[in-house]
Amino acid sequence: MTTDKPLRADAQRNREALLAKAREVFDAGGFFDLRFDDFARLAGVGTGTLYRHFPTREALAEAVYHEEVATLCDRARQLQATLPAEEALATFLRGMVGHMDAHQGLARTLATLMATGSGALAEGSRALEQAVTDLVAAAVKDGAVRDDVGAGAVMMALHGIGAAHDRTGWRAEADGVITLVLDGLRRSHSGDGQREHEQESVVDQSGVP
Amino acid sequence: MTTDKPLRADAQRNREALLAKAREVFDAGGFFDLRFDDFARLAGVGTGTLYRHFPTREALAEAVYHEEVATLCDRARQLQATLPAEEALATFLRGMVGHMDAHQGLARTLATLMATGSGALAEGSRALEQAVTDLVAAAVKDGAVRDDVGAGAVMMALHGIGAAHDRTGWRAEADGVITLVLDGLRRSHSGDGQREHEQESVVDQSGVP
DNA sequence: CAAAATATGGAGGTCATCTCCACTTGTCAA
DNA sequence: TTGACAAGTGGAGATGACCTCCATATTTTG
Repeated sequence: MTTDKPLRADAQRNREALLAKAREVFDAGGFFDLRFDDFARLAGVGTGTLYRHFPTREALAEAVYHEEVATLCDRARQLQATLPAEEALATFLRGMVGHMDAHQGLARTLATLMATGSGALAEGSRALEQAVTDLVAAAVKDGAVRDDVGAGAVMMALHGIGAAHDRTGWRAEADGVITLVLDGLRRSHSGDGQREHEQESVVDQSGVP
Repeated sequence: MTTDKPLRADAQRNREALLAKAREVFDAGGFFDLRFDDFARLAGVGTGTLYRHFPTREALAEAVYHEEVATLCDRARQLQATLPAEEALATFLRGMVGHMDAHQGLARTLATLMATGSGALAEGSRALEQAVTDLVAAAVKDGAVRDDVGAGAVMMALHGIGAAHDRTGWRAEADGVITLVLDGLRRSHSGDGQREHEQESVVDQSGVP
């Protein structure tokens, strides 16, 4: 898997150029306003070459996303190794927001791709999710965090933060979400019986037909 | 504004047919896989007619979204009038999840449109956000909910829930997010000093260049 | 009922996407 | 080094979705 067939020298060079340009365009946020053909020109290769390396827009995005996620995962592991579990989780989540803030164009692009449901990003997402899952699991084992809400919920919240990145006051609101998640995760306050499974069997209680 | 010029009888009929079909296709989730021209056929009108009534895909979506949001807002007001503030908020949020669950195709479609940043949905979103803002404000006034995290954060979380609707175990995770948000919002536990503004000045603490 | 106003629909123009293949570049054995 | 085979290139052009335009049809009004 991830079969690494030795790439020819020029092919390697072109691929690199494509990726570099892609990262650039991503960060600028213009990924979807740009004709795909023009993108090839921009990177200094022919359309054919572009399409051979990355058959679709999504494939290209996936490639960029991969590095991004790898870096993030490294950071997660590093935090987990050097900090108490709860603090590691908190720091990681706060860091994610900071990172998105510093790379808004990229955040927006990725969010769009996710929502578009391309599914090509699923693999990369899984890696990121695994990292979050580990952080949460460690915090649960420490007894610092409740065990009745999974890491998936945290992922959803992060997803929401990324997807909404164009709101005015994004940064403050994003920090707010993290605060809510973190406080919400903290082991339950005075054990009052707010049961979150009470609506298990209700399908649509909204009154809308 | 929203100038309502009397529409000719057949025009009205066609418009209705278009909207009806749109709702149907939305719910089925196939809104983006369908050629826009074919959609006209499907609704039994010519392409020209479709484009006159709804100049773009987004315009059509906006129309459907509008009704949806109106219903939701009504419900919010109704809850606010009949329940204690905190309970009204909780019930509304839980209800949102139930509603999305019952209309997954629609939820997915809307999430996609939001992320696509069309902006056409901004108006409808604002209405929904206003409703949430009111619910939160009431709960804050009651002293049941913290005042240092705005309603925008709640919107982001909802956004994430909608956007991620294709995850396996969506329902459980969505309920989890709501639980976190609700517990996180609850007036602060023992006043321990977890300050959520501490990273105000940090731009990128993720260590990624 | 006739004329004026309003709406229809689908044929065809426009433009982004992607394919295909004649040609260039890199690799390797002798 | 050289020649020959493999691997890669790039851009012209086919494809097909989106949208416009206008001759025709329907509604409304005087």
